[in-house]
Amino acid sequence: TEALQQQHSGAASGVEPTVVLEDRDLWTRFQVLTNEMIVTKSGRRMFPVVKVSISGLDPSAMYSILLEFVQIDNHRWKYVNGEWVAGGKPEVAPSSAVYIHCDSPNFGNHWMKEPVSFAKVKLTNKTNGNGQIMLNSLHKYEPRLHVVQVGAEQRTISCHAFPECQFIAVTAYQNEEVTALKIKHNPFAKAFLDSKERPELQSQR
Amino acid sequence: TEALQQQHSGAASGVEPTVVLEDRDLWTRFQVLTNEMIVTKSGRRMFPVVKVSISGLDPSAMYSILLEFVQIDNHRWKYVNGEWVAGGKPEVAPSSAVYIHCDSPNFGNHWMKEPVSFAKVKLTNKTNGNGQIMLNSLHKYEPRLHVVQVGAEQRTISCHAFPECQFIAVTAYQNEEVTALKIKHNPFAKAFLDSKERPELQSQR
DNA sequence: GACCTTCTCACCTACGTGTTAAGC
DNA sequence: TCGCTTAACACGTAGGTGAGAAGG
Repeated sequence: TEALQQQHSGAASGVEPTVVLEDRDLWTRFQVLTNEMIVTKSGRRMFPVVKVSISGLDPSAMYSILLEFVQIDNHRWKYVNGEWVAGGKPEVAPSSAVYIHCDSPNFGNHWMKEPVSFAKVKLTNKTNGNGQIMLNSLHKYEPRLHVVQVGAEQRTISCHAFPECQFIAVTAYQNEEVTALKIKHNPFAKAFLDSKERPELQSQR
Repeated sequence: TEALQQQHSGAASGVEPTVVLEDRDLWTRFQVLTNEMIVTKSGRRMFPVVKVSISGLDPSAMYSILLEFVQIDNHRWKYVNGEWVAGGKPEVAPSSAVYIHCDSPNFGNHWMKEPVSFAKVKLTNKTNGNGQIMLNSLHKYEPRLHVVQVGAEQRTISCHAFPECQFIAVTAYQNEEVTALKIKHNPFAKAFLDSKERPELQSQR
């Protein structure tokens, strides 16, 4: 983590690539509620998914794309009376919370031709060391994207933070508004959408 | 196709990587029956899957791995009286029948650390231009693996043919022994295994 | 007791099979 | 008619959801 930052600040030449977050409206709707992401032993996907369109790379140069989860705020968080409040001392951040996109390494051309999706990232609270990202439950995180040029002797790095994508890691949802918004938009949760939205089922209760 | 061969014969230096086919016994059982592979408009996976373990690469050099489908035998084939017989003139082979493994490009280290599977190759008889391999139905094919070094200025290529994996492309299975062997070993066809193997269901007919 | 975590579950999405009947 | 292709189908694999009960 620190090494990434140092290399970034030390990068001398080259134009920074442009990174644009997809589904920004949806992310913002979660952000205003204070977003939560489930962590499980076996790993849980994120919803929404971090997805970015990238431009400004050298089409024929080789890059790897990384997604880092930075533990921000020096607090442990607590959900009391419908609000998230900062608690006591934070737990120490796991050494590495960096996901390497499975298309890495690849040509700039590949990364730019269509948006890069991090749908397969899995968040966990246990060390199962299998490409999964270990986070501390009840701590707040911010995803950051790193573009690393590889192959050539020089490694230029660019970094892009997504404050809209901040979230608190949880083992169970706390804010039911967050749960409802997840159910509404995540196709894999459609089972719960049906029973809550169909009028004929509503009236039977 | 021709370019690949010419570059191969023109390669001057470097040790050839070692390529070993996995599940060779299973492939051979299909080969003795004359193997068939379904082609569909939307693309059909192969079964068995071409899967190879590779060694002898430079761990830090960058390679792409390609699977080519070469139309062999200058015939159109026909299944009559339980036998495949060579027919008349073949149709012209589609220009390119080369599948680039989705992990490409990657380091020699990556390709060697575990067997490389081509489970996601899809065979089709229509041009839908989406990474799918277009083949002529009722023609015979042989898969060939190409290892291409990229990044460096020189591109060394090695080629490895798999005669055990030869097959005839079909739109529907002709030899019912081939069908039975596919059902027996492909987990996705388990629905048909059940009804044919359970004795209590057999006796009811 | 209050808080947090873990596990099992029903219910989805997504898609890979050969079968079968219809089409050409 | 015959040979080959197509599309709909039932039935699997594989795995992503939050709910809810149980555990610590």
